[in-house]
Amino acid sequence: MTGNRKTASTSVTIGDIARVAGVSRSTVSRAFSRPELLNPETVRRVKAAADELGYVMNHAARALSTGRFGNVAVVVPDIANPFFPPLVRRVQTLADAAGYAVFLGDSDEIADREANLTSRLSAQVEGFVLASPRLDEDRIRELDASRPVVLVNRDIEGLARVLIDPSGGLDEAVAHLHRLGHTRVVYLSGPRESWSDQQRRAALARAAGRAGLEVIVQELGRPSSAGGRDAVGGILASEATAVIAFDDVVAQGVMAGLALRGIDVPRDISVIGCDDTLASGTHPALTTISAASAAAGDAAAELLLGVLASGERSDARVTIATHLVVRATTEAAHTIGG
Amino acid sequence: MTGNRKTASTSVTIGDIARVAGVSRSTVSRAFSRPELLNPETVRRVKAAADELGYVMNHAARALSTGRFGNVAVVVPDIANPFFPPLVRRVQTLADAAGYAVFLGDSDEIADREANLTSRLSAQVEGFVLASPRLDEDRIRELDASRPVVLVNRDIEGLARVLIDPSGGLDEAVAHLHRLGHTRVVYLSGPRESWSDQQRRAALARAAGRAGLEVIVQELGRPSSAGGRDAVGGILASEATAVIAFDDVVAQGVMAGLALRGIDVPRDISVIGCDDTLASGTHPALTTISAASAAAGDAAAELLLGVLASGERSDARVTIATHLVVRATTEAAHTIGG
DNA sequence: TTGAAAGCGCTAACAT
DNA sequence: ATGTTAGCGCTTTCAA
Repeated sequence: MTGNRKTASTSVTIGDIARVAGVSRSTVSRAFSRPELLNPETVRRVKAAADELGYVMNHAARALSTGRFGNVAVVVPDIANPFFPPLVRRVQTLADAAGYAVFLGDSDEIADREANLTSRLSAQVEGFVLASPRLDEDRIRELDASRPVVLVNRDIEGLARVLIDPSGGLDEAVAHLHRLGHTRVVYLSGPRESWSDQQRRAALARAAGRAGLEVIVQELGRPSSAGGRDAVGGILASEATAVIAFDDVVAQGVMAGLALRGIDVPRDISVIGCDDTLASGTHPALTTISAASAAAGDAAAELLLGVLASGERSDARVTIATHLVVRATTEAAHTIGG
Repeated sequence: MTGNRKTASTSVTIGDIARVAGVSRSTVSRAFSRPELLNPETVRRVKAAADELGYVMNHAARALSTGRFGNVAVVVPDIANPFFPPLVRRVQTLADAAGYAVFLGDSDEIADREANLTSRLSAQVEGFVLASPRLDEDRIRELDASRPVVLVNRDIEGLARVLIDPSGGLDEAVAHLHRLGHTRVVYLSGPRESWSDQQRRAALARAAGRAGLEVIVQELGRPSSAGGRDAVGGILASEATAVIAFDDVVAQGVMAGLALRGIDVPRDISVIGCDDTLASGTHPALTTISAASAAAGDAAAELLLGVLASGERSDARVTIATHLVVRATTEAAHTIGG
């Protein structure tokens, strides 16, 4: 025999419906995809036959024929990082409403895994949302050449992207620390490849420069609570009185590490996080920089769905502002010698 | 013209490779799917040509021909609920390693959305992981009849499922509270449709009965921090001295609400969460019942991939034990009249 | 070990 | 408004 002998056990095809409804297969096809071209009565008869037989579309066949899949993919470096779930959720919700199913890819922060995922997925999706991609620019452009991609927190000229701009929040954070009397702050960086980290680092340097605050950058690599905890030694050694962490998870780790050594926050040291993912659930409640990952998800989904609906590529650059959310971890005043 | 005029701009097909490698299309196909049938040298030449051209498989075409898609789906009630990301992550990782891409569905806790997702997805996946499904048993069985389903935290006879058994942790929690002198505890329930909630409720009732502890159940609906916060009034009215929350998120909300009213945890009241998703990042560090959602993800993925690999359905019932993780929120002793 | 040919279920140009 | 026909990219029998 040839081809596929036994697909899903007893799958009902367009041909079966055609037979039952007494029309051609094209007519059945049209009854589903372009019913306005058909006699309403014919459509009715076809749909009735379909229901009776329990017909379900074979998407693979349709995709093969049209080149369209009705799927999009969202890939993230780490779905367990609390920044991403709200984003993924909005993308999934909006995509679903527009009739798309969504693939999830988790690159585990590694660029090559991301490359594998995207190339594997590109064969069955209409487009991509790449959140904080670790891929190099060339590979991203290459991908975008075959399928529209929308970037989140990565700024590549000519591609659609939604960017969370940390400068607003960081300006406020620096002003806040300055007002409190701090003169030296350590920044616990995120992954080198992370656009977000580069932005935060640069924005912090600018703001600190203006305010006359000294910034010591401490490299951390993959952001994690454990990483934050282990960074405490270095922080203490620097004699800084405040720390700004790459994200809330790291900040939480720092606070845990500080607590382990009996160091009080905010009396002895101030801590500021980023992303506002841990809300007020830390001890003490964490001062942080908002990030609105859900808003980023909305924007990304709208961008992608817009491109898919219109067929026209976009190089929109939507930016999302941030601000400082002051909570308990920066309460105490640090006056010089205080 | 007929059929598809312009698929992905310049997609490389088997035919292109065949031309370059100077073999037939069947040979190219075999080089990928059954290389052991071919002369190793031929395989090498074909793969070289494929690499050179930048070939990527058209999964839709393969699926159409074989009836297999190479995709699985994981559907959750709320990806933003911290219980699920670690689970999803493990499923994604193991599925990827086995050559499957994964669809993510988020039902937003509503059964009909879940039904839509699963039926939409069943046309392009090999199988499902349904985490804490809100669907009724009939619809789940129906789905399982067409594609293998692995359930997480839902116990349906005859289906493959992985269950987190709360009784170990709850027994310990009750013993712990009893030892501390508590006599009345409120349980803040989760969604009614939730198997986990039913289990927790029942296990708690059993344990409390044995220990002579009074349990007051307070309905909460969708678990959220805000819900926990708003439940504080009722908790206080009940005059209970301890609360066990459906999950850590709710527990965190309770603590926030308590703090707002100036009520000290654990001096005035003890709080215990479930799932250990917030680690020690709360204030004070939350006593909780472990849940190991990552382990559940591993088990679910292994079950599903096993079924897909062997072609044999499974009705395995894997259970994951829990235990109490004591932290600061239950430190103080409540002796009668104390 | 390899090639030829048919067909998976669907869509779309073309004809009517 | 509907039927005819070819073909999307792949796998698989069958023949060599």
